Amino acid sequence: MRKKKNNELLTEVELEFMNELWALGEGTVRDVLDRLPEDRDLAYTSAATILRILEQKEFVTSRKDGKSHVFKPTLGKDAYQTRSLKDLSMKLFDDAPVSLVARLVNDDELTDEALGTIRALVDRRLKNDTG
Amino acid sequence: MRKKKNNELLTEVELEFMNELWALGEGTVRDVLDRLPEDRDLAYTSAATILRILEQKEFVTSRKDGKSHVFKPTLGKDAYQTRSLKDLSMKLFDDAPVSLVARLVNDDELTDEALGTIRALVDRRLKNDTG
DNA sequence: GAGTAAATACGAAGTTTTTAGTTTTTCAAA
DNA sequence: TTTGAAAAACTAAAAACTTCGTATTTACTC
Repeated sequence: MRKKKNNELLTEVELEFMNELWALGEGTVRDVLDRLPEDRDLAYTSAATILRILEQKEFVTSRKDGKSHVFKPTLGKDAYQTRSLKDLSMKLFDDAPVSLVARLVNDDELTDEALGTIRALVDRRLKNDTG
Repeated sequence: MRKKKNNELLTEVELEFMNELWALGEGTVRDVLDRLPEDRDLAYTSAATILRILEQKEFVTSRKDGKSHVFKPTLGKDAYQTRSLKDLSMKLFDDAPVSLVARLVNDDELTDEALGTIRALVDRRLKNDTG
């Protein structure tokens, strides 16, 4: 074995599925499949495979419910968001989250309203820490 | 052909190499290889292959200099950072960059100093827009 | 020009990811 | 109790990624 691979992060398709499970709370293969866009033609068996892999990677657990399995995330979306941001920050922003935000704030497409919201978030957090 | 694949984003190893090229400005296979960590055992030919792929994907161009090729990014690191954030925001934050920042700001590991820096950035940008 | 050391081009092997077909199991209805 | 439909389990193959070996080319030296 060459190196232990990165099982902390989701692949593209895995993330696609987790997003549906996070929205659903929990669901069967069919439930997830039904939520995918119309033009996303994926065989039932493919969806089942992806959920099985997610279970192997321990991103979901499953329980038997009648005929089918019900899959449920073991990790909250917020926790995974934090994990992803940490990873991106490390790999592309020299491990400095601030420069990540800086890049975002400099993005021309960001509206003033969005900027205002961000400032409010920061202010609230700063107040809570010092007050 | 099943689907057009994503050539906008770098794979893990590709990003590893681009980071070195961004730091160097430009460089040969050997230059990049020399910058990788001690414990990163990679054959010269592997490095050459990765740079060749990066050239195919048009993330770098190369020019001949004496015996060797010198590779140079065609895309700035800042531009790629923006692109990555857009992608992450879309896939994991319901296309709402604000919620990405919110997640970051809520991260306990972020220092007050970092938060202050972020607020300053936002303020500056807001001032420039309205004034 | 021949020798040679370094670099490149090409491509193939090994893995992981993505997709889906086939077989088996399950459960309920006839 | 048999049967039929849906799901699960198993299997596998195509695509993408990572890695590197072999053969060739290049530029320099004698």
